[in-house]
Amino acid sequence: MASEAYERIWAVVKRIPKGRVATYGQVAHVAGLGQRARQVGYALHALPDGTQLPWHRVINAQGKISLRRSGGADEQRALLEAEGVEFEGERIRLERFQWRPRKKKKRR
DNA sequence: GCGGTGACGGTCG
DNA sequence: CCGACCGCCACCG
Repeated sequence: MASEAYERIWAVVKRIPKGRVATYGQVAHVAGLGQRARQVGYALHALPDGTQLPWHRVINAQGKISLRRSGGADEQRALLEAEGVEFEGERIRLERFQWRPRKKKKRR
């Protein structure tokens, strides 16, 4: 059993649409954790392997993949590109692919 | 119970 | 644009 906060974070991550990404801080805010982006990182790190949770759609505010463990970042990038997310070098084009939960209408 | 650490973020230089 | 510092707070030894 995980803490309620963890389940909350996971619930938010599940809401991220395919082909979109969200930052840790954004997830933290939507989950009602305030600016505690680090806890989001912990929550995702605590995920079991083979989870159906789209953890790969969560990146840091710089648009980069923060995984410490080698191999994971490469894996995550591959998953994102498979969904149509474009990278700009090591960074994702946040201005185009960042998820916007019921905020202003996305002009496109 | 204390202290170091961290899948982060924002600010400063 | 990039690196360094500090702040936040849960997890672990």
